[in-house]
Amino acid sequence: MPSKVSTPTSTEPDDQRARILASALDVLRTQGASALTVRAVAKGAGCSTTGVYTWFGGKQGLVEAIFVDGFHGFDAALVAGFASGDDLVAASSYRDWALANPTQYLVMFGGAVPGFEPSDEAKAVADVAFGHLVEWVAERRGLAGAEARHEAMRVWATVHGYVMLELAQMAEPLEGIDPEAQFVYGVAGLWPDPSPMAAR
Amino acid sequence: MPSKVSTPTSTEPDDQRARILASALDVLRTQGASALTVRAVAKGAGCSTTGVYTWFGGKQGLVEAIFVDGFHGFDAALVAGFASGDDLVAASSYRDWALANPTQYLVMFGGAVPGFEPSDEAKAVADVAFGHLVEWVAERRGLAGAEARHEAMRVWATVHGYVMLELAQMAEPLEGIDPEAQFVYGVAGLWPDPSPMAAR
DNA sequence: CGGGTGGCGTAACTTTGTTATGGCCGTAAC
DNA sequence: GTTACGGCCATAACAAAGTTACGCCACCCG
Repeated sequence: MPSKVSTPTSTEPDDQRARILASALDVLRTQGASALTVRAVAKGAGCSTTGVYTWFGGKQGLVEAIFVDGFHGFDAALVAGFASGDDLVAASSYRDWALANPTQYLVMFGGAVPGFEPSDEAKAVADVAFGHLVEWVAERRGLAGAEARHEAMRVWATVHGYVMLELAQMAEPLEGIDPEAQFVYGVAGLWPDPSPMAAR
Repeated sequence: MPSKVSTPTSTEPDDQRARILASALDVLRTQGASALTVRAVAKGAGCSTTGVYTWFGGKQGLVEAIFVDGFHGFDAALVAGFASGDDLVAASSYRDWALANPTQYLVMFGGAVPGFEPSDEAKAVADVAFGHLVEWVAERRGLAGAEARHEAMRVWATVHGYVMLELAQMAEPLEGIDPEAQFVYGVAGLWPDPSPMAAR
């Protein structure tokens, strides 16, 4: 009904789907999870609510797309951080991504959308990111097998814990100590050795 | 706007209020955050929806009461764990409480109710629990001041990270390694010394 | 005994997820 | 070239859920 009456012929078949997803991410970023309504997303994408059902099957499917999209970007940020060869830079890449996409991070990890449960397919995307972390920890510390996974889980849980507390605004009781300093302290404790690069 | 969490005059002022809160916790426990509706809570408490508005000012106030109630129970569990004098027991008290009250834990820490933001008063209740953790870490490790808070934050972030990942069902990619074993491994890493009780 | 106040049930309004209906347009079949 | 089909989408309605207006009723005060 608006101006876009022209070119219903889609030279780009994913045009509408991509617009809806972009609109959803925009709503999430600018107005928070509570404003993520099908109507608001559709309005931002220039279509009616039906479009969300055509391309995503409903709000659940839309949230799942947000989840998957988030893990792709998140994983890319992690891999880029790993490439730096510096433990603190890698951990900070994690934190920086989460702080730059806080609501999306909460959708991915915190259950910010009450009814949402990721499908096995979506969880597989998340596992890719964790797999990269395991690989990195294994190479970095010369570990393998169960020990590498244990250690990767420890790194993940610690970094995730700091980030979640910061996003929940629970990192503030420590007056005078900003969250970044807290984070750096905690990450440093993950690798007690001053220079843990002897591996490999 | 009148947002007055009222305490009307009555012979049993907390009767109705307590029933509503108990109903809300029951709904949360048995049906999850997505089923936490004013109507369902009111029905469980044997009153109409208006009761929730009379005693809590709306759903936000009800969630805030859940938040505060949760931190009271959570803090009590922590203090009991600290009293054991064993690091792992203390950490397990944390995890056990969270696993026994998963949805409430997510309301408290994960933003399971989209629009909810705890008031400063509610955050103060949360700070009490963190204060107890700081005291415990300070005494246990012989630390003080900023270092004690840094260390307490590290403990909290690590334990919280493991618990959140387990609640989000993200602790499963490590096939054959159950979440409890992962948790024990991570907590052991918090205290590198075999017996860190020389403090005091 | 009468008036007032406070708690609360009824019912409505509003928002939001979802779906039924129908129309438009491109493609394929003949 | 015409026709049927099917995918995409807007309109509009339905259902669930947060919120509020209204008014009743019980209890207290004078």
